Amino acid sequence: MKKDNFKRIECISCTNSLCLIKKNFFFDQNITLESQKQQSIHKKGNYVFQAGNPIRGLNIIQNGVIELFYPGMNGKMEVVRFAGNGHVFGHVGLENQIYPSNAIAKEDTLVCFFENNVLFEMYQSSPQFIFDLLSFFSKQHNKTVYRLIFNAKMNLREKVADALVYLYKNFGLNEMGELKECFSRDDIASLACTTTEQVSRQLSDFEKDKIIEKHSRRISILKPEKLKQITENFRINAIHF
Amino acid sequence: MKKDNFKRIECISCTNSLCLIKKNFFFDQNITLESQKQQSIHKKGNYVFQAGNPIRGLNIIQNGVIELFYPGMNGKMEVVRFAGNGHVFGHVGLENQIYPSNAIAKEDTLVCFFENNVLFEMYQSSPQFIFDLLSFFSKQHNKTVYRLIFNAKMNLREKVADALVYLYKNFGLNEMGELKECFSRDDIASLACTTTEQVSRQLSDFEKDKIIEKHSRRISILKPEKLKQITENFRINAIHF
DNA sequence: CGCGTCCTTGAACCGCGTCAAGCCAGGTGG
DNA sequence: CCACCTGGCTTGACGCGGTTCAAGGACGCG
Repeated sequence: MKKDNFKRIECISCTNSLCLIKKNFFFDQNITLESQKQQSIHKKGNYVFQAGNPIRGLNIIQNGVIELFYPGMNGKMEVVRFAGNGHVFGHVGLENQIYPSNAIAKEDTLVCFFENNVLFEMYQSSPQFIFDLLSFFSKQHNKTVYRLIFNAKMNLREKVADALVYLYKNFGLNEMGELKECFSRDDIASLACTTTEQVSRQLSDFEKDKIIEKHSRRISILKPEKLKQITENFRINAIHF
Repeated sequence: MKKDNFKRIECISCTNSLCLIKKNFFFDQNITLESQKQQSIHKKGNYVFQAGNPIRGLNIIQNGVIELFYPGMNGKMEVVRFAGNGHVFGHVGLENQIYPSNAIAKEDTLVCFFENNVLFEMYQSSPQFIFDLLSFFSKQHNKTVYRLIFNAKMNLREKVADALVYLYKNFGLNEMGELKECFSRDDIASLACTTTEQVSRQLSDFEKDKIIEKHSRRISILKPEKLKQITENFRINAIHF
């Protein structure tokens, strides 16, 4: 929960295209709302919130990566999803509910936050905003369901390919054509519902097939279309993802 | 899509406690809304809608069981969930979207239906209604995620036990202490992400352990607490379900 | 340079999916 | 009323894929 000094980013000058707040509220006319927005840096490895605590409000990622995972048994983590720029997280309803998952920063992440009482006013003033939230969560739902259902039916090669496509599609590549370095083999294993060892093996296979290249822990995606092709059977009827 | 003759049930005389419509709208003052409600019987085995078609509106089950499943490859069905009395289904957002899943009646089922344009008016007149929808879908989301994540980590015994608990909790037992007959071994297999054969084997095991009893295709749950105990490790941190 | 963390590779075991065959119950028709 | 038939359920045997265990390697950091 450590917070750092940082330069506050006002919504009006934020370039985040996915943000539902930015989309629904005009901040040049809305100084009050800006003043009610909380913003903080969550350092890599720190919790933003933990499962079981009451929901305080709505988080939006200004910049960074948040891992959402369900507390499993024997200390093992179960990644539900990774959230990137503009993504909403940590808000699942309006009753007095508690967080179903943990949220942890995978890298230093700037998070905007609105408390429940502020949110309530926002709902009143913009029904479209609620619609968008509803829509966001239902899409998220479908994505998660697809991922997990497919995982249950895919073999190792397909699962790992799928996890790589997920990371590549949602978080892109850096200027070297590599996945974000914050994703470890363990993260991929968790996404693919398998073990670190298998991921490691499969990545070596993919490297032999010239589909990817490994530079220590970083992974270059050489042929993204090949990866997609591997999981193609599972996408024929898949509408989302 | 066959429809039968049946006795229409007005909301005002409906005893369905879970229904979000009933909860948010007072039908004694709202004859218009009642007249805009469509109602139809969907015979066992018929589709209510199919994945890929545009979403026409919101369905609510008055009485019966609907299976929601995602179209998998090679004709295999992947059950997402079963929906029972008062449950909402078939509405995932407000943009022009298409159904992500198929919906099929597991038994003769009475379904209420509101078209999109009617819904829009309902949203306007009752923000609480949207809140409830949002809340419903986010709970559904959490349930599904838990089920699928746990499935990925559970062994056969645990998975089948979990599926039985799911059916028992959501649809109860008849006067003989049996699960609803409309659920086949295949359904259980699908819920548990395994095969019919394995389900069959495991049910025999449970019968040896006096946890259940099989009467041809019907299943008596003798010791529900034992079933829960089997999956206990996975519930320690599980908030929902 | 040494330590810790993450990654890699190999080998052995075993749980589960698959295939094949038989069973049982309910429905149909002679 | 019995014989047959069909679809769902059951059981056994087998083999593969993936998890697990163990050991060694690479990289980064103090």
